Amino acid sequence: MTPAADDPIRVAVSTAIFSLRARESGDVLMIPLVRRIRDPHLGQWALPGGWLDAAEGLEASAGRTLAETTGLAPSWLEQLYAFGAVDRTPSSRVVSIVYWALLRTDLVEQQLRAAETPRNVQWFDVDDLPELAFDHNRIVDYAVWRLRNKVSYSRIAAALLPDEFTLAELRAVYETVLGRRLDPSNFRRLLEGSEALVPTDGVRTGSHRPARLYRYDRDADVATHGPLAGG
Amino acid sequence: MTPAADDPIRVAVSTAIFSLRARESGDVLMIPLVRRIRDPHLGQWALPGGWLDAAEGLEASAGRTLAETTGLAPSWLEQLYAFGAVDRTPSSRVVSIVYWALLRTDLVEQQLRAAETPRNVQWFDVDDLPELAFDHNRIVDYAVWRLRNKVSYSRIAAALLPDEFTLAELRAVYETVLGRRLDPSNFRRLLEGSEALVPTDGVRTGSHRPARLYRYDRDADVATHGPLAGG
DNA sequence: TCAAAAGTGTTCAAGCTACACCCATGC
DNA sequence: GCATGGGTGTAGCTTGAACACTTTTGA
Repeated sequence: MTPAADDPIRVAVSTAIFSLRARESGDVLMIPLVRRIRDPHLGQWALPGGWLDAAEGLEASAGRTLAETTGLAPSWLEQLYAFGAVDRTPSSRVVSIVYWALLRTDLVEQQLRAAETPRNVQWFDVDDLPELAFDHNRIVDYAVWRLRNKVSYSRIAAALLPDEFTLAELRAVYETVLGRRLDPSNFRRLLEGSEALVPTDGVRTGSHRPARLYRYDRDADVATHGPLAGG
Repeated sequence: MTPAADDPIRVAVSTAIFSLRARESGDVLMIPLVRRIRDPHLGQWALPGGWLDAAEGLEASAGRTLAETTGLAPSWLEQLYAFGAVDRTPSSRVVSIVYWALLRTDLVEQQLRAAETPRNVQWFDVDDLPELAFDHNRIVDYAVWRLRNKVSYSRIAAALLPDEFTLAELRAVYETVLGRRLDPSNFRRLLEGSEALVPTDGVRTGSHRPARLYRYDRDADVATHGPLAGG
């Protein structure tokens, strides 16, 4: 963190990665944070991230640093914002390119087991965060806002589920992310009119009437980014 | 542009600044570009910008580099995206934090005169751009997309006009930016229901019936950025 | 057969679009 | 007065919220 005189600005890449995790109160929108093991803000929780490598792209860097610090691999990754206020880090100028990401619920536990999660990673309810290092509270707030926003006008929510899902499962994701109940019938009609949502042959059999499984047509674009594709 | 070995990543800040300028065919959405005076891409047109200074914020840097290269001061400024692909610049790693901006139509000529515009600045129709340096064509495309997008859901368009304007003037801005005609009556009703738009005492007297002047309440937020205020 | 979730139909209100029409001013 | 842009009224369509209702399964 001590800058060389001829290297005054450093570029970091961090990622706010969301997933849904089961709690007593039902599914909760959560985010993994990493405990800082050096100054500044030693011991505080911070977004996973690291320094940008000169030979890697921004998105690749987000994926790498996320994997190195948490062992997680996102099912959706998108740039959030570049934070570069002069005073956001003490005694060193850091510009942080921040990404936000989604991780399929069915892969969370699996990846956590596989990577035997570092002891200094912990998941937090996004609505109940501690005081984070640097300006990371503000960053997470913004990421949550963007997620909630995008869920309401795109089909990004499906990135939190496996390829095939029932409408009730998808609706549960919407409800958890948006924090409000949705009418099942209206939800169904809204999505069924979306072309890209295609019914499969399978059904999810459970405690009651089986529910049809759906998947999204991969070709139709998930959530347009305008004329942008990669970073 | 030749990097020192111990300074592998450099941070640049560029700005795509839009204004409306009168042409034979009516007002046109235009953008100023700067002719490069050094390699790489010597002689090609590029977005105004420069290197981030270690002691200035990102937004401040956008304003400064814009002023230094073009003599213009934006009436609206907002971050667009961070571009950082490894191959976007030859033999040097540059991460560009790109801003997009609006300049009030009544200030364009005024600022151009005051600053006696550098000879290597030229305005281009955004729908008729030459081949630009680096990945700047892609960047401008994205900026135009964001502008058009934001115009349709926010009141950002007013940033292209003076504080007071008639509804017809504002509608003309919308029509130029969006590239399609809007119904005057519906446009009026849509905006009059917006609370933040307040009629003034003045009228614009011209060739026919005088039109009421309006202004936007500065307190009501122009175009919400979520929980974000500055960079 | 009953509870519960899947899935369908219907109504109502709000918002948007299209367009007919009146108003005020300069010439 | 009359052409022109300023400004109002209104009917029809679309969208979406609310909610009653039918269907299909497990127990």
